[in-house]
Amino acid sequence: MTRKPKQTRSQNTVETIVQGAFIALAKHGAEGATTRQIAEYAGVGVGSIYEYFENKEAIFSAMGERFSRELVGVIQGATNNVVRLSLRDGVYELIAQTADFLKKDDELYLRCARESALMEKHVPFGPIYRALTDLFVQHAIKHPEILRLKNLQTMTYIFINSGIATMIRYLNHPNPGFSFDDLAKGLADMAGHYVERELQS
Amino acid sequence: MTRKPKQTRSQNTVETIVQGAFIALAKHGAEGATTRQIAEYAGVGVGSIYEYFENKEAIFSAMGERFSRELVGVIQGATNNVVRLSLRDGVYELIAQTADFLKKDDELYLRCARESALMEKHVPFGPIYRALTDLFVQHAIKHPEILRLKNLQTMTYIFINSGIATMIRYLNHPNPGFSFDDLAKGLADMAGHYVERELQS
DNA sequence: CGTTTGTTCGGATTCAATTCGGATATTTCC
DNA sequence: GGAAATATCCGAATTGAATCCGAACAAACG
Repeated sequence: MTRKPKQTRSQNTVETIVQGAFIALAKHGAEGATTRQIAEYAGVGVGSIYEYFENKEAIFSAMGERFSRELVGVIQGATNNVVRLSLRDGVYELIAQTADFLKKDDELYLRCARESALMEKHVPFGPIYRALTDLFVQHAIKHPEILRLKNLQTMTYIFINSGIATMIRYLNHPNPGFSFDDLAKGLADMAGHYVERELQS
Repeated sequence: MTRKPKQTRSQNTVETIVQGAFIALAKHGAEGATTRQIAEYAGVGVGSIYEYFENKEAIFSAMGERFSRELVGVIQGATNNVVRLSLRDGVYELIAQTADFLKKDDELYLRCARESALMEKHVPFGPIYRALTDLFVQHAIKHPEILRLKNLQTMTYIFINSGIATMIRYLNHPNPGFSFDDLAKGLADMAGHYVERELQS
């Protein structure tokens, strides 16, 4: 049965296990991320894992939650800057910040994102989506003309999902035909142009 | 060791196993798609699977390849129509065709896509991407003004990847806030508006 | 027919996930 | 302090699904 960590010692163990799982996944892919591997990288006995995690899936969920939480932090941290910019420049800035986040810790997160199936399944998208929606609202307050857009919800969904997915895909399999910066500008233009064109009519 | 099927009997078995895997996945999700389940749905002994597939992953790869091959067929089949339409309407048409394809056979493919991210890992995207790029080129020949776009390569990359990723994501986690058709229209508008706005300047 | 080669099968084997029971550390409370 | 209670840690044993294997069955061929 999983117990709630009461002592700081065990709280530390929990974090250690999650970190070990990130490392195992980044280093050896989904196959290498066996419970024994995770335990080894965490410097912990196999059994200890099951003191705090219902099963292996639960570890991946914890990883996904940590990732989501940190990314939300990045988004919120970028808000004050982004809000002042045009939609286009705001999107560009946001992408740049996110790319930095994915590359930190020797690209730990980026490597894990390569196992897209796992991440897709366990990263809670809700909070990220909400943070971006908030950012969008904050931005709209400073740029009220955007509120005239129809299908705001659908288009927000499309922009957010397109942006994240395209970024991850490019970072995993860089296309030699153009740079990451080109991609970021392209995504920014796509959002910017869409809004400009829609507001014309 | 996997053998090459020599007799029609065994060639049939291979197809039967793949079909059984699709059914098992659609009916019981990733957990239910155990080798014994697959064998049962295929009406075949467990051991037979390993005559033709290196391992379970290989079955999923075969499924992904079949899916990819058929989708490429759909795209190529739609080319003559799509090429005559505006970019916006062409994108919409293409997405509609794809949605129909996913829903055929009592939504077999759609259920598989919904049930797990397993497919995503095994579907070879290269051929699909190439087919779509070809379609784009054919379209541009009929609508040469599109060739005035800068960053054509980057934007093609973004459109295709965004479209595929957003569709997959929606199908995996349908968003109750809007319908699939809304999404299709949104994606079509995004491409259409971008091009219109860019060609203005 | 008998031999040879292709095919099918399901019990035996393997290996990773999970459990368990006891060992070790920490806190509580006298 | 120190003994009892509680929390934590561990790794050998268990379990179950994936994979292997060798016997049985079918087709092809002389």
